[in-house]
Amino acid sequence: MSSVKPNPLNPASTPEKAALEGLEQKWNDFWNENGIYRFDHQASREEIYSIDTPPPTASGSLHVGHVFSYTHTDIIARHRRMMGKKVFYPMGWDDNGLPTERRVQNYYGVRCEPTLPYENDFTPPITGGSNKSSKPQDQQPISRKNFIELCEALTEEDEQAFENLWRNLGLSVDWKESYRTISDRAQATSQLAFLKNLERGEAYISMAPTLWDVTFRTAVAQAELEDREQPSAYHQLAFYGPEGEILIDTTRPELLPACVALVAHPDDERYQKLFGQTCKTPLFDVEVPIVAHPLAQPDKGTGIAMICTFGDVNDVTWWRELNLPNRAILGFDGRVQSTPPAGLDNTKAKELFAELAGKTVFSAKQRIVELLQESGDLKGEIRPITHQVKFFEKGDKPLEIVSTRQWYIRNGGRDESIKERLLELGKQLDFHPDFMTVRLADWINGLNGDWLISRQRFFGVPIPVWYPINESGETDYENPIAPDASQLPVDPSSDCPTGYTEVQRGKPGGFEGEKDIMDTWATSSLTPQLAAGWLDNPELFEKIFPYDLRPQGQDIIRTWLFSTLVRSELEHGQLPWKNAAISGWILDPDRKKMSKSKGNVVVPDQLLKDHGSDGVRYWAASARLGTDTAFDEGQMKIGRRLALKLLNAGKFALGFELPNKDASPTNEIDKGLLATLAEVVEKSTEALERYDHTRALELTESFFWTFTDDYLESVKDRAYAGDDDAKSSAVITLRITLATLNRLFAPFIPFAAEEMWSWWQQGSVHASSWPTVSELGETGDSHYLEVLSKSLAVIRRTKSDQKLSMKAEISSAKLLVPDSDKDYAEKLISDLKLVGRIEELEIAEGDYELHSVIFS
RNA sequence: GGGCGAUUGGCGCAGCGGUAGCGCGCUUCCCUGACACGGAAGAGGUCACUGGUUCGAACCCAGUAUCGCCCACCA
Repeated sequence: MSSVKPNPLNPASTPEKAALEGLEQKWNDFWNENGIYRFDHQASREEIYSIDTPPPTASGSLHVGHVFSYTHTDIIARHRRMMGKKVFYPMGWDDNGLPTERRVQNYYGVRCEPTLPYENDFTPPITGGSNKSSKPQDQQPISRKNFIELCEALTEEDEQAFENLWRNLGLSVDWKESYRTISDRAQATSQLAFLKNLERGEAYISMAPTLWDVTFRTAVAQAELEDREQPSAYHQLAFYGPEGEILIDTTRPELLPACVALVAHPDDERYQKLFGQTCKTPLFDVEVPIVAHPLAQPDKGTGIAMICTFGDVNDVTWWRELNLPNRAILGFDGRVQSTPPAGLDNTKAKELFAELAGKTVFSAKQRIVELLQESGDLKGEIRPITHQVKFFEKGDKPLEIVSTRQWYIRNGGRDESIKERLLELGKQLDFHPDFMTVRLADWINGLNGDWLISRQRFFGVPIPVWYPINESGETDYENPIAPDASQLPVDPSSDCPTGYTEVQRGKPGGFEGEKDIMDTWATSSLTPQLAAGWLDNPELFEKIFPYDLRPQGQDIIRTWLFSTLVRSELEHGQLPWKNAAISGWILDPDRKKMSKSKGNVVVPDQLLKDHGSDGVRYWAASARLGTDTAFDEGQMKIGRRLALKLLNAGKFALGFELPNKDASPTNEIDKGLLATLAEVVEKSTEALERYDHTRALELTESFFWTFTDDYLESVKDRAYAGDDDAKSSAVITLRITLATLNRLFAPFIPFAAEEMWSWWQQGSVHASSWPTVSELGETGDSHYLEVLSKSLAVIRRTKSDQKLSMKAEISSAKLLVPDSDKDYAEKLISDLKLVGRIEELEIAEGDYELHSVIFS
């Protein structure tokens, strides 16, 4: 549909009664049937405005926060479209990864057991299980393939529900441009990007201590961590050095067998003599060095700490920088391993270790405390404390650190030149609001390692490599076998590398398939590439990329925004977008952030029903980008009222016949109104262009209320009873104003706007052109409107004070106005008399007041 | 410990150097020919605090407090 300008001369057909009910369904159908939001693939690069829409996690339900932020984006999309841009506004679904797995486990009462064979026609034990975590023992183990099939089925169902909600909200998304992060195409895209990283040396495999979630049994990345307050306790242990006991405080006595050294600050006078010496650990009698490192804090505990492999990230740093041995004791299940690590050589140590083997961290701690008490090496009382402990954001047990082989992508965490480049790109990106830019810079500056992308999970994009196995049966992880791009997507656990046959899997001289999948961010960091066809539509990609806009939440700057930036820089050497619009939080009425974990989430379907989509959109639209906003149904009611008021004002304004077809605004008030409107058009256009949608709405709205309260009232009598010239000027002005307001409101309340448009215009308001100052024609002096408003206010106050109806007749009165407004008032006198129902009106100088009033 | 943001009438917010604004709520009035899911009028604020800059500060600067978020620390 081409862009059309409204014609104020069109005949209007207004309904008996304006109503908001049913508009969502009616206009959604219309938009859908007429492809109003279809992206024009013939568009040239210059014409396109492109949006890298956030793909919602398709597991569970959308909440009001989604409605909030997606509305902000939609307002911009609608405005740009009306500005004549061909808007590329896709929708994606992030449906791979842990949230989906967990939802499937609970929903169907199953869990993935990769060793099991595939079952045809599998029926899950339950359907529609609760969202509360079910226990593993209540879950039926099923094959990986069956599990993935359930993941796919459920996400498809969820996505349909989401799409319905989005349509209902009035998002002007082109649904033909949607993508799923688990689709074959997305997998192939993700794998290709990975292989290119691998080729260029940006992806690498490495054996290293890794933060590990024992529940999910997977490694997790720095970006997925969060701190939680946990109860813990200091235990004071005695080590035995050359000059007697050395006391250390630890919260993790169970890691004593993993102790590899004691450490103190190099400047700490208390321990100077000990540096370079050794001491023996309690119970296990293992000899460990006493070393110095600046990371040790003299004021923590006794100032000297035990280094274990690995109790926390400091241990990892010490272990790496001081070249200490690895004496790791925890397995992937978070339990103490069955065999003691190298270094626990003496018989006593081995016996003790055997007692701990197989225990969880919790019970190992209990046992070792008992043993320490018995031996007298536990000094003083155990002192309970609470402290912050690192958790996987989706996990519920503290993270452990275990040594594993993982895949990484370089992200500047260990590479200054990449870091500098990313910081530079971050500066070039226009953030809205701009202070958000520091969050990205802080995150980049705080990186302490590369991006760990491998996950030991099931529902996700497989890492597309195999490893050769040599003749003696050893796997060569350093020289992975990559598939050809044409083979993608591949699943190395079932597909076979070129040049090998399936029987060679796991055999000497054969190959082994990588079992890990990629982190969900490794795929969603490619949304610009996914949506615009980097893989299979280079012509389109060339036109879309880099995008105009990335809208997103502030909480995922460190993940989604950053990782997209990394992939774009590595692959294309440039920013993936020009602008980033960052939405704030929704706070509940107690000013707490709304989130699923807090259980204070409001489900949007009911809100849309109660307040109408326009009402809910209005609430969202009145919040600025980047600002936390209280959840406020009152605002939604106001939005609904505004939408209805617009319809009624339209119905009224369109109800007047236009006497002369070639009429133009001649009356001073009419021309003054258009002058004010011109200012509104100019300022709100400018506001929308700099992503300040609240300002645009505010300007339009306040003009609209003046328009209805003062202008419409004043014009009534002229339009009803005036002569043809007066009437023509009034009616044509009404129509010009209405056509402009109709479009100014369209991005905010698209349903009411479309409804009103349909009464007198062709096509869709959302495909019409954004109003301009020039189309308003000759305008006058806006001050007339101000004088009119002020004069009406004092006339109304006089009647209100007398507790009279506004219809009350006044036989004579004197209107006092300041000298500067006197000439204006003189010219408005006949209108003031009509609206105020005043027979004799005299203008005199003074502060605004109605004087010498004689009621009829 | 570092950083970012917020602090304006009962509530939600705007204003960011020149006489305190909007909406909700509240009070009073009006069933006026678009709208009673309406309209009119009114009451209500020493703009968190303390200094400073300026002829002049809600607005600029410095500091303090409270709240929120991010990061660091987690022996």
